[in-house]
Amino acid sequence: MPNIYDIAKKAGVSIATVSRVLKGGANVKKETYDKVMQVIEELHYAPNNLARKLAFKDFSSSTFGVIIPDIAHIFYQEIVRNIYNILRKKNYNLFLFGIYFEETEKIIQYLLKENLSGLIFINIPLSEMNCNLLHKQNIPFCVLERPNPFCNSIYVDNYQGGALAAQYLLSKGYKKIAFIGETQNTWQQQQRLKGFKDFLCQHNPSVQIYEEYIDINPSIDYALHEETAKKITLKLHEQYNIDGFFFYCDELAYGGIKAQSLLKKKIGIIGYDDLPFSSFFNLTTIHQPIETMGAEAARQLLHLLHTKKGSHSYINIRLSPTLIIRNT
Amino acid sequence: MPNIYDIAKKAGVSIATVSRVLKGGANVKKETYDKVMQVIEELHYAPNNLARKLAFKDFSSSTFGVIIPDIAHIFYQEIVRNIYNILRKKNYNLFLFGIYFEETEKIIQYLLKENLSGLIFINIPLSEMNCNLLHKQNIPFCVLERPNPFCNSIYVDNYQGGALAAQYLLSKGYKKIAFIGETQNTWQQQQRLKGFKDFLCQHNPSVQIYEEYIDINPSIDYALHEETAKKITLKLHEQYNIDGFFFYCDELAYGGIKAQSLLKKKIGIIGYDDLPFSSFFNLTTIHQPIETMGAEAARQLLHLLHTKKGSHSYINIRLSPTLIIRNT
DNA sequence: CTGAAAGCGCTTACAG
DNA sequence: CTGAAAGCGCTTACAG
Repeated sequence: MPNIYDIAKKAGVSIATVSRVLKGGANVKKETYDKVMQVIEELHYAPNNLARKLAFKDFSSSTFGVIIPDIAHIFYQEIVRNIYNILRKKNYNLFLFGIYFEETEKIIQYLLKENLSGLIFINIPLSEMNCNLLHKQNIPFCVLERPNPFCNSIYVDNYQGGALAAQYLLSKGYKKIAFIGETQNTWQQQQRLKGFKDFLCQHNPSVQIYEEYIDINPSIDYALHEETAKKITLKLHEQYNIDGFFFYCDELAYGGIKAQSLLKKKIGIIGYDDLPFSSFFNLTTIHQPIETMGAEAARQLLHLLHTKKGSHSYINIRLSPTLIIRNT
Repeated sequence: MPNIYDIAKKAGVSIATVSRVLKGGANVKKETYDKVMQVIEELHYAPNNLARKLAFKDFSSSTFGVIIPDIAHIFYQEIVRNIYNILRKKNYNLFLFGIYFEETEKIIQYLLKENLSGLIFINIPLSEMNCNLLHKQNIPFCVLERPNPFCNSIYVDNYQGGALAAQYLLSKGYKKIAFIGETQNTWQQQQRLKGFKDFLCQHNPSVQIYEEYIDINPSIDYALHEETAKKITLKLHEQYNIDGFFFYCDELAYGGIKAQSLLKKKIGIIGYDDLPFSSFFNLTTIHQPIETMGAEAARQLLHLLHTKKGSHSYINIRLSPTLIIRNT
């Protein structure tokens, strides 16, 4: 790769002149300009942005890193979409990173070298050590979708969401209730289930709660998981006469809807997340205010970016989910 | 923001020593190390990555920009996902950019300053001028989802896809056929419709083709568009006895499926794109090989990145869509 | 174990 | 209109 000296030499001018040409050619004689331009084209020269920024004293990248566990997950995509819309409005960019099975600390070390303006971790448990790593670098960051005592975080109360689901099923008069979740028992799921059970037991101590778990393989087609959810729904309904179903997430609930279409009796189905397609399915579900979450995250980071104060008290914002009643 | 000189001065050492401490502290006396570290913490110092990279002579960003028209579009999200999976395997990162209504040339100018390793444009028409802008900067790039004579491109043949849809509907014996598209008549849609009509006319000259167009507002819930598609399907079926429907994309076809559920007679429904949910819906559709497209795009750019040769002949790769027969 | 100096590739007063 | 020089913030031989 040629640099500005190569161009200057070949064009028989100083690097200052090359720089001027690069800037558009103000205060450069036409002939000189043309000559330099010609050499630039010949050598396929493109100025080095790193050096340029350094000289400009413009160190900002204007891009935020958004780190998600899994890039294929629809709900994460929805959150990212919300964040992106806000970032763009403020003229910031998006660097998207999916962690998968990589070690969080390694990823952080890696991201720290990417010269990003800030980091938004979605549903990623950051240890105190990892947070300190970030605090030390003085980079604005926050965690979404789960509370974290060692940094700013914004999350939607899963316990409350579970309770909301229970309340709905009870209000509709369903007697035999099931929870259908995933075998990888995430923190979110535990919270939702706990809120669900607590509410049920409190308001109807005699209620029986069935639990079933589906093994989710992210590399596999949705259809398969939904098919499994459908079968489990049918089985539970036929074997135990269960009529109220709370699904850990909307994708699974779609399976419930399919089961319903095969049944004569109306069963209660409630999902979680309110995915874009759920309104089309007329699925009753728990909505997470991800627009608010995205907006608040962006607002926080932008604020931190401009104040650059290292604070030792962190804000944990708890948001409330809402019940969206539709046709199930 | 303090720099390395501030630290050196306050710690009473040279910047070389500070640099060594930053690197981990090899060949530094323990006391010196501790002293420097203390100052670093006190001043919340974080080294400047731009300068560091410059000094390292490490100019690569290892991140590719992926530019899409609209970040909310599910099909684009699917393509991005495929590209991402490949990039990560090769240890490259993703910078995601949604153009929306901004001017392409402006965006290119802007992206050029972001020090990216390469650019992948998805379904974005790049003028010769825009391509030259990129070629001049010697940055590897390609266009996906539409052919482009001025740069490398990879696309799936929409004309062929339309023909495939026609063939399917005809093979199933449907007589009265409709195409349901979007009012913004994109290049893709024109191609699909043309392939569709040409095949129909050729193989069954007497066939009548109805066309209906739905006004899509991207800021609005899917459900609304699907609802509209449902109503149109019902209307066409009832008024004109239409029994074979080709939808411009799967989202619209979902509306057709809903219509089917209200009808006694079986109608033919075929979509386009094979979205993740389509297998769950049992939707017959046209699949675009986006895995291949993503892989090929990544392969091309990585190759260009390593050879860095300015070539003047470009490759346009045409991929074939495939018919996925399910239950509609 | 430590520091002075050169260098990474660029920009921008300053002087002419 | 043009060039020599200083500077952006860092790293790394080199010498001691």
